[in-house]
Amino acid sequence: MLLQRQGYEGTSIKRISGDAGVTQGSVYHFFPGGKEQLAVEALRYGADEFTELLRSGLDSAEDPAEAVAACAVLLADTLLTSGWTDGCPVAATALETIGASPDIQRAAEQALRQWQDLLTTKLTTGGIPDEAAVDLASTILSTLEGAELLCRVSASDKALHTAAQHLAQLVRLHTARPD
Amino acid sequence: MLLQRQGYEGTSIKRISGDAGVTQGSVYHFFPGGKEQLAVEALRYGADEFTELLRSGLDSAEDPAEAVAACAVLLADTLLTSGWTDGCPVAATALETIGASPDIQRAAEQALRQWQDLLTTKLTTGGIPDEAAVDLASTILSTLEGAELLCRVSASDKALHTAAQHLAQLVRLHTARPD
DNA sequence: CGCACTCTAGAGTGAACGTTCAACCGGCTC
DNA sequence: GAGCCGGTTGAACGTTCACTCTAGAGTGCG
Repeated sequence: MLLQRQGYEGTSIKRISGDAGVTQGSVYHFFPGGKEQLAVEALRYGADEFTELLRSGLDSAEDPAEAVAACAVLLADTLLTSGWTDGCPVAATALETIGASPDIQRAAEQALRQWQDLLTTKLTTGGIPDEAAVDLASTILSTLEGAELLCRVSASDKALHTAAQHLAQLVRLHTARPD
Repeated sequence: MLLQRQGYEGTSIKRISGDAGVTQGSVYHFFPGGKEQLAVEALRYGADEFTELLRSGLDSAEDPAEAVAACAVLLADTLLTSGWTDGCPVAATALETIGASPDIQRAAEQALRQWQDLLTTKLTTGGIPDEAAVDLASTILSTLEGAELLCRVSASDKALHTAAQHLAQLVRLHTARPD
């Protein structure tokens, strides 16, 4: 998926079609809404893919703290092995289309909520009260997204591994004594 | 600064020059390196500006935990009052030029390190051991960047306020009993 | 075979892109 | 006044953009 690597504006239809092995005409046949519709559907697809990555991370441990840390490590590995290209499929496209394309922004918002909900349920089943779990899931997602940015910019997986430890500490803090 | 709002690819030289009240020719007189050089210098300028924002947040409290939370709240306020446009001046441009422009990536990396160093010194003067402070600063920066993304996409300052509380908890955890 | 339909092909559209350039301006020194 | 020079101007260049359009290949049905 080119959009997560180069963003929306930096990715041309010609390049997408060439990469997919089809002509531009075919692209417009399947996406009559043009580039914007293509981006929305690509975002949705990428969101589901990233959901699976998160799910496999969360399922790797019973303890929520360990599970969250596993997610961060899994993301770090995915980034590293892909040469710092395959990360969050939403961030780049979302950041540059905010305020310009409501459809894309809405798709990005749904993707983020989807991931937050996934984290929230893991936390609640781990014994964290509902409200605290929702907030915690928000911060976990924030940290993962931000740490990915740091990793990609510096071409190092350090930020994500550090984040993994700190997130585990934070979650453990809320499982021990919820406030 | 348009680059932080629309990213690198989405911002044209014509728009930049028009916004600055000069012609395109003048832009190329001052930035003979073209758009790439302009982006690099804009990133540097924006980085210093964001450093000042962080500094004012950090200076607002003696306690590192409170200071970090203040940064998040300050960022939230800045975003809100600017209509979700004026946030991190690096994220959008960095994300889409990774792997495409080494100069821009290097400038982005320096900006992030600049901010991390600022956070680190605040933490160490607050009594946190050097190594732990560096790691903690990394995660704090990650969380701030990610929470900003969430806020901008959802047009709500919730994620940053939530992050403020959690970051304060995390910092307090390390001031109380460093491991 | 003809017909209807889905999908592909790729040239063509006007607009916008980053960039270049010859001409020009106002203020400076001789 | 003559010559120069940092800075400005706006048109022009070639390229690429998102998108459209017409022609036709492939398939299933009668």
